[in-house]
Amino acid sequence: MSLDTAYAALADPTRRAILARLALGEATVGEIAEPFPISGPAISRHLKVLEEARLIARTRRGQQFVCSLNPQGLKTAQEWLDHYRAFWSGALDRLDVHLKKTPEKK
Amino acid sequence: MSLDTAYAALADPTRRAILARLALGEATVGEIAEPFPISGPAISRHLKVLEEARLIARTRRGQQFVCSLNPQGLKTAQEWLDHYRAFWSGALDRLDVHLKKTPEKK
DNA sequence: CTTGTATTTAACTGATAGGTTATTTAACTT
DNA sequence: AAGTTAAATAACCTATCAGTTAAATACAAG
Repeated sequence: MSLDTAYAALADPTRRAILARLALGEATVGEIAEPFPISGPAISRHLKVLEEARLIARTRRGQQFVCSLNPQGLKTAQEWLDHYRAFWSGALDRLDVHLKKTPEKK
Repeated sequence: MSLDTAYAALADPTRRAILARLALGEATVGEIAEPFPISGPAISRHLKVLEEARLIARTRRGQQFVCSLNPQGLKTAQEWLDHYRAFWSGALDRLDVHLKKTPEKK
């Protein structure tokens, strides 16, 4: 559940798309795989990466596996960035003020 | 400034440590490199990764390069996760309620 | 203009990531 | 029990990553 694995997991667009799908509700591996042009095993490994990062959870339901978002990992990932939120939001505000103060030079 | 590069940049602990250092204020490449047990070129490439992810900015000052946090990339990285904040904070609340409702079975 | 210093770039190396196809596992169906 | 289906695992390939040392660049100072 380290930040390393969480951010590494988020770095891949396929995995972010999977998370976006799961935000709409849980889904089986097959349902998740359907829209992607890559092989089943590739999806399966993406899911494993997401699971190890604690971003999703997988449970067996009969023959299929059902995946759902795991709030835990998402929270962990965001908290590190949150630590800097004050800094950068403040910095953007200051930048904004500065830009409004500074007359445009055409 | 893609999310891919931003999260990939955040996935490395050395780079997160560099960001933490820069949150305290701008610093030269030499100052940033000092606490790390790795070579100068290795630091230089980490800085390049952070710069390409728009997480920091580098400007030359005489012979040295001064680095500072770039709020832009940090904001971009957090906004994607923010999109899910409602979901996962809600889910954690529900989990919390559930755990409080459910009597412990010893 | 030579020397020193800060930093980047180049070239190389071993490890990891993301993809493939082939095989295995486990549950359902008949 | 035999066959089908859902998904995981194995083995393999290529590209990218994080590190190294050596060389190049660019400014500063004698």
